[in-house]
Amino acid sequence: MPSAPDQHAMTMVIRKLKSIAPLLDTDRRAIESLPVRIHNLDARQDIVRDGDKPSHCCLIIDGWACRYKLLSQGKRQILSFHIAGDIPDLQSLHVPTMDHSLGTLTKATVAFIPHDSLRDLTVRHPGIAAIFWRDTLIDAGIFREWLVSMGQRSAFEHVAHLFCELYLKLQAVGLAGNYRCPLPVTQADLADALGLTSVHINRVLQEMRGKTLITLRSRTLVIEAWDELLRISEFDPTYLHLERRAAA
Amino acid sequence: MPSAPDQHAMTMVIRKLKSIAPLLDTDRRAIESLPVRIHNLDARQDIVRDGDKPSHCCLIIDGWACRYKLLSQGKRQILSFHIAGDIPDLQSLHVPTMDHSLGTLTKATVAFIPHDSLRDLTVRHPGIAAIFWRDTLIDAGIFREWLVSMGQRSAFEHVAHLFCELYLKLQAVGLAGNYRCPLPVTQADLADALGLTSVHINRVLQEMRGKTLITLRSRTLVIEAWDELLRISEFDPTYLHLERRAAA
DNA sequence: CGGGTCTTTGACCTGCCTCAAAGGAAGTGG
DNA sequence: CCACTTCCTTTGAGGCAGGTCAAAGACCCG
Repeated sequence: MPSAPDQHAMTMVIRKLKSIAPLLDTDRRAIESLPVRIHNLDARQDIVRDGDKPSHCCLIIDGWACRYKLLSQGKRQILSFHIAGDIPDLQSLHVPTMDHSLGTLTKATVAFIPHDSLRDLTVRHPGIAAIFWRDTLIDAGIFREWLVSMGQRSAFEHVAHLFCELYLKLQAVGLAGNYRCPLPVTQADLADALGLTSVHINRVLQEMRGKTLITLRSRTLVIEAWDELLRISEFDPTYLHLERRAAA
Repeated sequence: MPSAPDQHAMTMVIRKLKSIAPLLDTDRRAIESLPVRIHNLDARQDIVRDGDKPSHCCLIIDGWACRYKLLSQGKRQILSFHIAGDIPDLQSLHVPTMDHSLGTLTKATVAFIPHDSLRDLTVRHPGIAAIFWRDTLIDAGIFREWLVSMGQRSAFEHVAHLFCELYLKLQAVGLAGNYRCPLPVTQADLADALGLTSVHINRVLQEMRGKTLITLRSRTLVIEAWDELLRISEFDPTYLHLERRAAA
């Protein structure tokens, strides 16, 4: 097992964990020495499926993934977006049966880490267990905020809110800055995440461009008016529980 | 501090925990000997508010509570319903700042447990830590399912889905059975939970009564056609991750 | 340069919302 | 135990945000 990619693999997860809580050096080293199996995946491939009982967790090293759930008649709800450093199926450690699927949105590099190693890690390093727990709790906080958006915000506000969230999450791990971030997902993906149709997403995006709030071209989002975007969507970053470092 | 009410207080949380995972006797006893401060609250009272940094967790002993978030113009999104045995702000152990509020829906009895005692408990009893973690993960699973309902289900299906969920959760702790359960919330509360208006909730309920699916009178829900309700809402109980015991 | 995917546009439709008011139920004080 | 009050449910009429269906561009990658 080569060590160069592993090193990079672990760089991102360390950054991610540091973005949500202080991390001891001993804990960092323990994480870096986890055994991982690295895979390269195409876009739109499943990683774990609804109903599976996985024996590994999946760490995203590069590319984007999402959790989603399928209903009859081809309806799909995207539940969360995931980027480098995320472990989207960490919950499978304590809830063995998947109640949703996890798949890539873009080409992606992922690392599989055996449950056994992770369990061992959390037993030996209670601090890591606490950070992992905290991560899943923040995850839940993001679901709650998505519920608020779904239930109470207009399509326009909802899109604006999502863009603020994604920008801050990417910024927190060094993947965004200067009001510019990657957004390598289709309008249909956005629609499935927001509970709208791609037609309507398209019209909302045009309206946002018309108001010089954002531009979205070649898989890159540029936020032209951050404060305005915050105001419109009543965005309050508290729920992301990021370590302070980044401006909001 | 009287021990009779404490006993009852702990009965429900033990039942709740047993409904989601096996519980060791030593762990049960450790939980039963937690120090608690018991309060009686009126309906529609806040327990913890958005932005607070609580030093206690709140265990519901009797009555109903909900998590919610307020937006400008009086909009309210209810994020979850909570019943006896639940500890809705368990996450405050690892995420100190509340990113939502917690309040009663009915008159309620609650027990406050100091964070210190709970942290001590989880350190001494890793099994309890694991169950607590699992509980918060199941919570997140419920948020995900609510997202699916919000994004993809019609108002009718959404209401049906919620009723299935509430019935099973109540049944799991012995508060429901025979397709009959308490539902002491107003139509306005339901509306705020489902992202609809109370007017529309009212019309959906009438339609459900018309189809002899349910009756809802004097704060009691009777499910007249369970299988039909499951089918309509594409309800799959997996996401509740209940210990098998109850029929579905 | 060719084929598939993604975005954009138009016309029409509908599920749910808004506003407003009346009817019922349930708790409270006398 | 009644009368009052307050909250909750129900009903009606009209409106709009976002959906549906279908087709035409634009882009991207091999």
